[in-house]
Amino acid sequence: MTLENLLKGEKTVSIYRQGAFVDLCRGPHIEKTSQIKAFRLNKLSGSYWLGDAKNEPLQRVYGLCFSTKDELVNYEKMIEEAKKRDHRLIAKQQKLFTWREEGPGFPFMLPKGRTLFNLLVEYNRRKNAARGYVEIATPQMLIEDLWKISGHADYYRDNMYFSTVDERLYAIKPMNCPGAMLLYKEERKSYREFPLRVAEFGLVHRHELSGVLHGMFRVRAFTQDDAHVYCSMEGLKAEIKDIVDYTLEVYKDFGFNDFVIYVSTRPEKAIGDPEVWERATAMLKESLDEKGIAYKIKEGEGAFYGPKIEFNVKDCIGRQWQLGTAQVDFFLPERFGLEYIGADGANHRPAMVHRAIFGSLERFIGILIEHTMGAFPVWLAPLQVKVLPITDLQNDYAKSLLKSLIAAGVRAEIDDSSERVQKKIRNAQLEKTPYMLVIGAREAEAGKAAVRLRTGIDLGAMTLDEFLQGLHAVESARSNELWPGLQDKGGDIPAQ
RNA sequence: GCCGACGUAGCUCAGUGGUAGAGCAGCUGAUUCGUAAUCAGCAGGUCGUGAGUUCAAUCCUCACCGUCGGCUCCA
Repeated sequence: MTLENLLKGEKTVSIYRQGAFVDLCRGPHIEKTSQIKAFRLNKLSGSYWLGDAKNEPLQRVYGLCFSTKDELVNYEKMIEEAKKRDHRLIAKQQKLFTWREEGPGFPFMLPKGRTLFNLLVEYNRRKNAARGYVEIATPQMLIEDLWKISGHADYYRDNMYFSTVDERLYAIKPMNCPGAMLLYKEERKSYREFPLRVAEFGLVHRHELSGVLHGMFRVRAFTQDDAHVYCSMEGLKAEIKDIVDYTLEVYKDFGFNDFVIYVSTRPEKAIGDPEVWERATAMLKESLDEKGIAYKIKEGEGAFYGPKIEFNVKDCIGRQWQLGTAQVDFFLPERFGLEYIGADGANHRPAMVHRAIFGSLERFIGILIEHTMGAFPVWLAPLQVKVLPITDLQNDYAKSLLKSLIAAGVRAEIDDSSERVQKKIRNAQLEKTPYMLVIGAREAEAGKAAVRLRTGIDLGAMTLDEFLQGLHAVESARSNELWPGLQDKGGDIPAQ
């Protein structure tokens, strides 16, 4: 690659100069290096001439610079803060999930992590049902031909897992849609059934490049809170609006109140008629416009089969995470020959929207961990209560209390080791257990429990009923508070 | 996949060309204690895997696997 063919077809070339340094660059550059008051070289990576792996490798050195030293210090503090929230470390401390060499990129869910996962599914199922969704499940692997029809085998072959059984080639599903298409065709559909909202908690496998794996944020197997919504062209916009409402409602339940929304348009590698793309993209924009929701455009970032709305949230330290998407798809219905009978008695092609709100449940769990620093709100805490007898004279009473808690649907454990309460509290605290029920002779005698919150607040002795009332109140409100009337953001745990 | 670093007990880490150690966790015993670590003892590792160099490799070399930080990618 030479400068000559690099510049082929370019009409304008920009050159920047800093003292003796002259750079051919798209820019912009700062005027003079004296404007930089603080800098740090912080990253090193391999790169390629023009970003193409076929070209010669280069070393790239990254630096940060700021106009004041304070800004640099603040930035570095933020990085430190982010490190303390690393979901991989917190998951290890709280025994949520783990990784093994035997399955690189495949999460192993431990009991507490699976509890959290199940709570998300439970939450989602209830919401789906209330919004008129039905739920299906499609097979984990389907014959390769199906993936040729859907286009996935052409576009993502290198990222798919295959298996040959009985001399037939099967692909492990990287997406749920083709299976869903088959189920749509199971029976003839009528316009009277529309909008048809079909959800699936689909476990998909995608062979991601080894270098991109990163905790729960980038895995090779994950569960989508997927859904396919089928409707008429006329009904499409209403469905998109419904999905937007639904999505934002969910994020608020999890304490994400700051959203950034993007509309991603047609990529270079796409199937279908550009005109259809244009219409679908316009429809997405109109839906957001009509709801008065601000959005930005990501040019060429859509999926190969359709444009999408991407929902990003900001966490409590300002980082942005992409969660859900809503994607219009006119192509799969066509490729699979989906039809419905309209009011006119004729066959029509339905419009379809793919949507996911959490996106990947595994990834969402990772984001939740970093957002809350592992101090989950009561309704999501895999362990809500730790019962702590002070001496083993209280063990029997403490165990009966534990039994009552569990019977009342509370996620509770007991620490009846022969350690001192200080140690038991410390351990429960490090696991960020919302409630510690300290049981001494006084409580056992009075049939009560001394309630300590993980924030260090001691609520004093109360009866089981009083405790359950408070717990259930904050739980059912999906509150960030630990106790009714107490201001507690859940994240302000004293440093260990 | 690419660039770079790393891989020692369940976890966090120390250490050496002559086959390894601590703290925590675990187990046993003692202690029975009031809101962030009680004491003692025991047990625990073919030093990621394979090959090479060497009288001798956990240590040096190479390959592979995995992890971490970036790049690229993320239907």
